Amino acid sequence: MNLKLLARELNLSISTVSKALRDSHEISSKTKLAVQAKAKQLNYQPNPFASSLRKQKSKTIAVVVPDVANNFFALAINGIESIAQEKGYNVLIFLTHEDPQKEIAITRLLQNGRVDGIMISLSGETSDISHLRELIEKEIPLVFFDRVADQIKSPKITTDDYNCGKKATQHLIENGCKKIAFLSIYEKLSTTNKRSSGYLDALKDNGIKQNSKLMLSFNGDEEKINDLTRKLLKSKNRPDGIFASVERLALSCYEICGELSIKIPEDIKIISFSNMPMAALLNPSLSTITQPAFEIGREAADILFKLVEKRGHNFLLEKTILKSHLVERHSTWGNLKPKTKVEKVRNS
Amino acid sequence: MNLKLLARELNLSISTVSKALRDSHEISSKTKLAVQAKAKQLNYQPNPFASSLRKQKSKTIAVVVPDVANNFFALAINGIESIAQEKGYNVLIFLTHEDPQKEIAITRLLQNGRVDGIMISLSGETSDISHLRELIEKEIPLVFFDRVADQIKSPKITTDDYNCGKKATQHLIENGCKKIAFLSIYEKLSTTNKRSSGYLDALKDNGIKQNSKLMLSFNGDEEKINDLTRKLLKSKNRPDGIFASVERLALSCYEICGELSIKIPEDIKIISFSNMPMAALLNPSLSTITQPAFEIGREAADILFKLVEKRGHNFLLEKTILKSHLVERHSTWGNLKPKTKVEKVRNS
DNA sequence: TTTATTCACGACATCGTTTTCGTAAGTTTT
DNA sequence: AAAACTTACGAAAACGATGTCGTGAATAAA
Repeated sequence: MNLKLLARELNLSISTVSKALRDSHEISSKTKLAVQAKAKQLNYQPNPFASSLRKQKSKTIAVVVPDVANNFFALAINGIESIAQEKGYNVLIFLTHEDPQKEIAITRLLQNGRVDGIMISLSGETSDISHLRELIEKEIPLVFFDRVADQIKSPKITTDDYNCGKKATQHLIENGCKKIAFLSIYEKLSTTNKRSSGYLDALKDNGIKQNSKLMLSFNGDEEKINDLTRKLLKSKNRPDGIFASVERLALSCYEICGELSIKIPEDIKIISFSNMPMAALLNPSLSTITQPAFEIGREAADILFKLVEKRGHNFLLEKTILKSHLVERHSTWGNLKPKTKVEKVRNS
Repeated sequence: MNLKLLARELNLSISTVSKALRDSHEISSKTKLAVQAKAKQLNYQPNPFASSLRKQKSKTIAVVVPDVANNFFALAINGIESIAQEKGYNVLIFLTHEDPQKEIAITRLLQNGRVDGIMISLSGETSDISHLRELIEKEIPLVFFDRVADQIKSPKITTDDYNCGKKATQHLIENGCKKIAFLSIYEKLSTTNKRSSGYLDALKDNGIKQNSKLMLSFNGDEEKINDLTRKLLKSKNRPDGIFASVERLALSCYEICGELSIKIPEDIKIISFSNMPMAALLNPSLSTITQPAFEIGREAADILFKLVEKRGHNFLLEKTILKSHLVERHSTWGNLKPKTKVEKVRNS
């Protein structure tokens, strides 16, 4: 009853007021000004539901991520939100907690038109993707970022995981590692696959034979991961280099190395994908591959809005690949190198 | 046109179908089953806007926070989302980026009924709070968490900042510190005030005179903060203990101490509020006061939903205070103590 | 059997906007 | 001055779901 009230107050019809507020050409500038002044005076706020219902647009997007207590996703959300705020869109957050069932429930729910578009980074356990197909069928704009489903035809924003996997492995090899373990959390993930491909190719390039016992996927809670890490680091066949696909695993290695008095980088070198700013302050500082998380979020949001606003349709289905960079720090220091140089950033 | 279609398909009226889906008592169980079956078959999803418009409820809450790339807020959001998901509510995220103007714009926007309730943690620079008063006047359920506005009558969920400030300071004193600096980012913040009160009272209790030169508020970007930290640590009057009100400042101290070859904890001891899991892995491991961020989020959400669902009104206006805990680690090791003991958790 | 009651359903107004379509004036064209 | 347009506004029909009434029929009470 708000436009109605405004209209009554102004002795105008509802439609006139509505048009005046939307700056329609069929309203004289006099009345426009009068209406807008009154609206401001009475602090009129259009009802978003009525508007959405009528226009079939929600001015809202959904962000579906596994977790928000994770620097990468947090930064990505920052990026997404910054674009959304510019465009006057709202952002709904949904967390899957790495659970495909929740992911399915969420995507089902989002078929009701509550949002104009969806940005998603898949849960670690998702393998069946029919729930995503449903979204495509319903023509709900969908953009993947980081953890994508290659089988689905939708824009995808990722980093150069393959290259980085290769570079990281190469980096370990150059610093003297012969037995390099690749640790991941979820094996099905697009990112894990690409990173491990890079890892394998780097090994091949250097004539190192791959050893399936060194490609490990650690599932479970912190305790479990620590146990598995402990097992690995206690084994006779202990690796001399570790390439962790996610930060959490690198931290576990640090912890267990401390526990077992294994020296980093002398006994074992560690490099990890990570977005935490304090990697440099760890003991020793951790070499990382750092993804441009904020930019990924911005880019993904940008493309989603183009889809939502229907500018072009097909040429947007491409993949966008942003570059991560490798930051060399002490955890991968070559045994023969001088210990003086500090941090070094290489674009991958 | 969806309920309409369903109704046509079933040869029933719209109202009957609507009631059947909502399990109304005035519909026979036969038709209820038929309707529900058909609805499932045709994958009927009620239009949330129509429903919200009619019922004047959005089934959505807003979370307004300064930042999401911050462990504390990220964990709190996790907590909030977990409750919201249980209750079938959606969560809209708004970031103020510590900017009061954005906070005002956001709260204005939220007066339009888009959400049923708001949870907010204030921006660091907010001092005028009339925008919050407006929300109260409009009777929009509002719950504060962590960074609260004491002048506003609304439920507030915080941690025991005063006690923790006292305990942290006491801890530094017990470990031999005589000149303790208190570092904060935003001086106006409720949390900063309470923590500094605790700090001051601990000094008084121990007969240490307060020195205004040791209570510093560092504003600005990373560079600026590092400069200010450098200035502090280079001064003749360098403190021998630092109590950082936020993690970022502790990290800056670590960095500058490394730069200036100041040894932690021998030359200077550091304790900080922090929620990062890797505080234990820093060099040296950082003593922290860790807030139960996830629980704060859950508790805040819980109270907000009680307000939204109008169970009680007044008895909910109380403050809820959750306990943080102090984790002693190497960065505050007393010079005389044996170096063997490991981590120790004290509930404050 | 008649009356009162419950049952199961449908018609319709409503939520607040948007938008199409009319339609009175006023304005320009011949 | 009649015809043809513009201008500036209003009436009304959506959008989709909810909920109040009203109403026939079936059942129960008299």
